[in-house]
Amino acid sequence: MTGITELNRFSDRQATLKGWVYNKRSGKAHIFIVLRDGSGLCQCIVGKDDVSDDVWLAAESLTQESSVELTGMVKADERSLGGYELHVTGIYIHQITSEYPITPKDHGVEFLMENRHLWLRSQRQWAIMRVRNEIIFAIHRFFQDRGFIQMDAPIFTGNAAEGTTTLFETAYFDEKAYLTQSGQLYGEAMAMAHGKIYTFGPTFRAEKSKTRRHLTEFWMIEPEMAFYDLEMNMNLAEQMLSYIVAEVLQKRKAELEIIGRDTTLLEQVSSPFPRISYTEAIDILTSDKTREMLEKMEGDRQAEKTALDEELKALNSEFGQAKKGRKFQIEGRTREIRARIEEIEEDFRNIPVWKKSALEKKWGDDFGGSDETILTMQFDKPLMVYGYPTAIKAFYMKRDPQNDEVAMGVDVLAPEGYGEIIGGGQREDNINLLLERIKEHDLPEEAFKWYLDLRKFGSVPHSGFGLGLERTVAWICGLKHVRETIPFPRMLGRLYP
RNA sequence: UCCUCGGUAGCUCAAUGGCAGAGCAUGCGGCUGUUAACCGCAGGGUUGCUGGUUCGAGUCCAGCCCGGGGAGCCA
Repeated sequence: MTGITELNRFSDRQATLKGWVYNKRSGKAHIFIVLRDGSGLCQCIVGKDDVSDDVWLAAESLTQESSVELTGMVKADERSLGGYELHVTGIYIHQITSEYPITPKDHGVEFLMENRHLWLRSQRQWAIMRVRNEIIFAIHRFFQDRGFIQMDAPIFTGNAAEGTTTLFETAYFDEKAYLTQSGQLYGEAMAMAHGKIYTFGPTFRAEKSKTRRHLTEFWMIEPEMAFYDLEMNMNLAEQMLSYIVAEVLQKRKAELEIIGRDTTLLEQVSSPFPRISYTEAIDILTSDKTREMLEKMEGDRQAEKTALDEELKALNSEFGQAKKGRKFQIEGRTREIRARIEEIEEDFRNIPVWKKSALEKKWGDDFGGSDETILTMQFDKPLMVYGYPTAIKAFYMKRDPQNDEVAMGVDVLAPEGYGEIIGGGQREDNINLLLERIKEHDLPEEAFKWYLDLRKFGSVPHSGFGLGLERTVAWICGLKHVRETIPFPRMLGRLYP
C-alpha cells in the first residue's frame, strides 16, 4: 500500500492506493477518478482500451465516497493535481456508496454541521485539521525545548472557583461537581513542583454565547512559571506565538493555500509585538483617530454596498441569456454578494454602537469584542494590552506595587478581528493579600485552602497565561468561525454529531 | 436573557396576495485527457408547526419550534 504523498518515489512503478472516491468524471474512452486516501488527493485514470471489461465496469460503477483499492502505474503528469497520476489496471471495491450527502457543490452551515462527521472528509476541513495538528505539535515542541513539563489539571472540580463564568454542573457520586473552566490554579501548584509546566486540555464554559468566537468546550494551553514576572511572561507569550506562526507557515503552506489564507500579515508576526497599557488602550479608543477610522469605515461600507448592488443588477440581467456554466458562476457570485451585503447591513447597525462603546470608554470599563477589534485594527501584529483595572480582573491577579488600582494582567489580541487569544498575568504571591481578595470576591476560603498553601510554603513570584487553541487556529487559518477549527464543535444548541 | 436576520425539492436558492420554479445532485442518453467537465431528457414538493385575515396565503397577522451572528461573558 502506497500513500498519495509518497507517489513521487513511485514514478513509473506499480502502486496500490487505498482510499475513497472524492470525485469522478466519466467519458467514452476514459474515466477519471479523484481518489482521497487521507494523506492527499490523486487523479486515477481508467482507459477503456487499457483494461479488461470487468475493470471498466467496476470503474463505471464507482460513486462519490465509495471505498476502493486502485492498482496501476504511477506516471508524472502536469495535467494532474499533485503532479502524479495513477494509470489504473486493477480495482478492488470495498463498498459502493450511494447518496453521499455532501456533494462537491455549495452547502449551508446548518446542513454541514448536521453532517460534521462526513464534512471532515472535505478538502478544506481536512486542511484545517492538519494546521490544527501542526499548531498543537508546535506548542509542545516550543515548551518541551525550553524545559517545560506538560502536566494535566483535573477536569472535575469541586467548586465554581472564579465565580464569574457559568459552569457545567455534574454529579460526582453524591457531591456536586463542575467541569473545569481553567487549569490555572492547579498549574500554579504544579509549577511550584517543577518550575515550568504547561497544561494542554479541554475546558468548559456554560455561557450562552452565540458568536463566531465561542465554543462551550474548547482546548486551552496554560503555561505556568515560577520566578517569572509580568515582563518575562509577556516575552514568553510573544515568542510562543511567533514560533507557532513560523512553524505553520513553513510546514503547512499547501494546507493554508487550500484554505485560501492570505499569509501576508502572518509573515509579519515576529517579535517584538506592540505592547500598550490598558490606560493607553483607553486613550486610543477615545481618540479622534478612532472616530475618524469608524466614520471612514461607514463610508467605505456604503461605497462597497453601492458597488455590490450594481454588480448584482448586472449579473441578474445577464443571467437570462447565459450558458449553463456561466449561470453557475453567476449564482455563486450572487450568493457571495448577498452574504457580504448582509454583513455590511449588520455593520451599519453595529458601527454606531461600536463608536459609542469606544468613544465613551472610561478608565475602569472592560473592553467588549468591538473595542478589541478597533484596537487591533490599528496594528498589524498581535497586540499586548497589560495593566487592567483590578475590579475587572480575577482575584488571583497580582496588583501593581506602584498603583493599587492596576492588576498585572495581560491579554494578547490577535490581528484581523480575531480577538483575545491569550489571557494571563502575574499571580498574587502574598498570602495575606490573597486572603483579602478571596474575602472581597466573596469566595469560599475553605475551597482555596490548598491554593493558599502555595503562598504558605515557599511562595515565589510566578506568572502564566492561557492560550485558546481554537481561536488561534481560526486566526492562523483565517476562518470566519471557530466551529471549523475543532473536529466536533460543542456550542449552544449543538451536541450532535 | 435581549436585539437582528432567516426556514420553499436531497443540496443551494428564486417566486407584486393570483398556475411553486431554476441550478446542482440522482436516473437515462450523448460527447470530451477530464479536472466544481460539458450537452439533452426524466423523476423529485404537507413552502418549519399551529391558528387567523382574505374569493384566494410561500407571501399579510399572532403564537410556537429550529437555525444564522451580535450584545452580555469570555479563550
